[in-house]
Amino acid sequence: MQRTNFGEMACSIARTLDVLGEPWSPLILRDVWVGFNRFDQIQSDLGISRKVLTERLHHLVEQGVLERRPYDRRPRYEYALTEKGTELVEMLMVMVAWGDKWLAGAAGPPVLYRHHACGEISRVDLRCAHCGEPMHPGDIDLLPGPGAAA
Amino acid sequence: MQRTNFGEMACSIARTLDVLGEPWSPLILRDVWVGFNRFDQIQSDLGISRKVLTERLHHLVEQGVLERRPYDRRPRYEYALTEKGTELVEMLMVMVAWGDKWLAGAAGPPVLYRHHACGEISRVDLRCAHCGEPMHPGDIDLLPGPGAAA
DNA sequence: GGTTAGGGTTCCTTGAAGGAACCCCAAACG
DNA sequence: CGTTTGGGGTTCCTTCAAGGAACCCTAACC
Repeated sequence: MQRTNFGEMACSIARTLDVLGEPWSPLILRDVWVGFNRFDQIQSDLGISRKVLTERLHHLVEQGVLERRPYDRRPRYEYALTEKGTELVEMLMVMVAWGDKWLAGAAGPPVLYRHHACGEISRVDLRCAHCGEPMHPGDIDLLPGPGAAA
Repeated sequence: MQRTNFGEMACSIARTLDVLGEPWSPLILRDVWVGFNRFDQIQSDLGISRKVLTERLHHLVEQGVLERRPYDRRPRYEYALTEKGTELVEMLMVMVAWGDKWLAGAAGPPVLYRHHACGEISRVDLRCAHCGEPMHPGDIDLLPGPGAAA
């Protein structure tokens, strides 16, 4: 879709969108995360066109987010999250928290998260990796970093 | 772009993507967040086509993520984040953390976050909203919620 | 040796993205 | 008082990706 080259921008958001910048890719990632690893499973779960699914999977594999591996001596393949992909799932967890709050409506959230550590139904919250205190959009200053635009 | 109706899926990721499901919307959100509030500022900062920017802004306003308000007696308008939009910025902060780690390369991150509470350069980390312990993709079980598919 | 199933390709149509040009309105200028 | 300027868009055209249906290939299995 995008002819604009997001990956070249000096912006980690834009670069991430170059990996994952249309609606299907995050949903594919979610499917693989929850255990839909095979082409036909993902295709029928999402209702995505086979052509577009092929393209997206190739792209995600090229980007190192997914790994394609055989699971049979027949030519059968399944997709799995790499470490890079697994960490990207954190973004999905935040999307879920936001969607649950603002878009789920009266029906309530479609999926619940039970946290292993405490056993409770919960959701993610953003904290500072350094001091552990809450870290939300109003709690920070932005400074130019070493990779800022020339 | 998408003719598929993501907003109708019983999935908070898909619903969020219906609000924000192409590469420009998150970048527009970022621009407004960092203080580019006017049409021409955003357009020249991002290099987005004026037509597409108009469409995206309308959509984000309709979805309640941005607010359009006059700032002059002349017909001049600026865009601001609503509360709904500000909370969506949390997703961008997680995207930045991931992009900084996996895509910034040798040049380093383009932007740094200084946390008000501790004064340190830092990044977001995901914690359980209930118990405060780390909450990453492997730390949870998924259960069907009240809004699960019929 | 026909069938089945996974994992794709091919082809066509529709519709969004990109880009350039144009437009409208209200001050401010001379 | 006619003209310029600048913000905030629209219009039109071209190109390219998404959606969808049909088809293909390979390796078991019966």
